[in-house]
Amino acid sequence: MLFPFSEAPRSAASDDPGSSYLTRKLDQHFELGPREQASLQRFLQARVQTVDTGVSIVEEGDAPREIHVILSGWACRTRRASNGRYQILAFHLPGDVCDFGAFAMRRSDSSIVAQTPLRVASIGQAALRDLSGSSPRLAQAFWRESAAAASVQREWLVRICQQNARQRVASLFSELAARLYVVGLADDAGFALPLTQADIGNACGLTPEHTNRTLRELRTGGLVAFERGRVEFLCWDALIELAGFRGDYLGFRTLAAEKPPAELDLVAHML
Amino acid sequence: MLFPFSEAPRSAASDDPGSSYLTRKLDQHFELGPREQASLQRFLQARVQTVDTGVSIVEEGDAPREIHVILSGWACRTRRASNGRYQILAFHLPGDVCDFGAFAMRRSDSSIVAQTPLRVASIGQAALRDLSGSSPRLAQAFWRESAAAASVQREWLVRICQQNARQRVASLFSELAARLYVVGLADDAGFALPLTQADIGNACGLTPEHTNRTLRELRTGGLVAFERGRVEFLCWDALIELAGFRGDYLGFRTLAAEKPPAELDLVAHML
DNA sequence: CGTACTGTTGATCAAAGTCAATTGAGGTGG
DNA sequence: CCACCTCAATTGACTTTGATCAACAGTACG
Repeated sequence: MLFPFSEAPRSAASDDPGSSYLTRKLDQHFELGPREQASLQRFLQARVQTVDTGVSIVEEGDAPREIHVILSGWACRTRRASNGRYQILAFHLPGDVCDFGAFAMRRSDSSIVAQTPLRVASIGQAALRDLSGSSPRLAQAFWRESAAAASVQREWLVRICQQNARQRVASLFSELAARLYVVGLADDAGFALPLTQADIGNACGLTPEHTNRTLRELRTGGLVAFERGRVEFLCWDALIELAGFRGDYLGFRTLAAEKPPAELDLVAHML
Repeated sequence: MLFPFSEAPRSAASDDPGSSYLTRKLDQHFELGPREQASLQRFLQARVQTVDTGVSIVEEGDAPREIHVILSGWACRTRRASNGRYQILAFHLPGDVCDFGAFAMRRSDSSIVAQTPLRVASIGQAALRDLSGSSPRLAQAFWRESAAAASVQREWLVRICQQNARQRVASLFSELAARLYVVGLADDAGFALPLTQADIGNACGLTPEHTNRTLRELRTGGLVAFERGRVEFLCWDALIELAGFRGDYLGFRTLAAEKPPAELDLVAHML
């Protein structure tokens, strides 16, 4: 079956060794049975590799050979612009499925570069076909991830076209917080952000210098602090107020839930 | 079969009454046999509707009910930003498949609004499943369209982050020219562009006033003229030079062809 | 004919970019 | 352990692009 999307109740998060981040995200939407969990395990563990910081797992222009799931670490998607500079197009966080539709294109339109030491699972075309054949649920889940990523991509355009520097950084931080929160890598205090100020600026369409000043404004303004590779929330309410952040475009269930779980303090503010 | 992508030789363009634009695009990549052509016909003709200018075929926040193929006319995808303004995220041209992955999401993250009188084919979830079941080739083709749209979406970000006003407009015009050219709606002289200056500006992250001045610069500079709803190329070479335009991100075969057909003068310059 | 867009122009302003230096922190080799 | 190197962060001075504000003109249409 190809297009059988429907809702399913939410299961408690499991903690599989190799795919816990992904499982946590998928639990947002899909009750994965033990067979599917095992199936997912198997497919992810088949081809796991470690990648050093700065190394590409996909190179712009290459023919797509496989898709990837980030098991741990950060990666970012970049494209070389006509002026020779690189543009950061997206961040791929633990649990993210990168490039689900890659096999549909002759060539990759962008690179994926490890931003930290990375553990990635690679899934070839044949394996992906097997996976979707053996578990339509997983295919659905992957597809949903892909659709959510497209929605995030669009939000990045809105961010750059409609917001000023402070708002851009604030909304990027909010987005990352929400996405990391879902996989347990952010809490109400903050999260680790393995990027330079220049990277943050690039993703927001700002120069490094201006990013620096913007970050200072946010810090002295008592909103967020980015220091030593960590984002610390100083006043979450003020942050999402400035960012105009609503998490709905991320497609998470909890962010649009009827009855948000009590412990999700951070998330509750995103509604 | 879900993921069986492969290359196929190119067929001559056919001129089916209802789906000629789409067929023309798909011919870029897939040799569609008569059975598939007929199948496509059938699915597209099942639910065709006419939509007036300004009317939405998809509303942000709605649950996705169907995906759409633009049979004729222009539409644009918009999202409401936190500041209350609308942002144009994409243009949907004749032959475009809108929102292939829509069923994967609970809610639409953006609206699709008719920019001209529109003829659209609607395909529900069940019909889409049938279509992909009866013709994997068509599913592949739709998927490729979807992946190409994602690539275009990324290019819009690069455009805004890396280019100045003149370059943005120039590269948008180049992109639209290439996409319209493939479906026969642009030639070496120009193409119809049913947008206001404000729309063009919005898509490029510019104010209407500045867009006006930018268009004048492009016109007096002898690059392109946008007048009375038409874009006229004054100097194509200078235009794509300024835009830094390379059509490869569009994923068209002819734009990356080894031996570009002789008659594709305009396209040849895009390499 | 008004009414309402759309396009056009001018004057002014501010946000962000650019250029140039300096500081700081982490890592390496002597 | 320290000198040294490199890269990231920081700060300042200055410039520029594009936004903003304010009219006004052309055009379309009921």
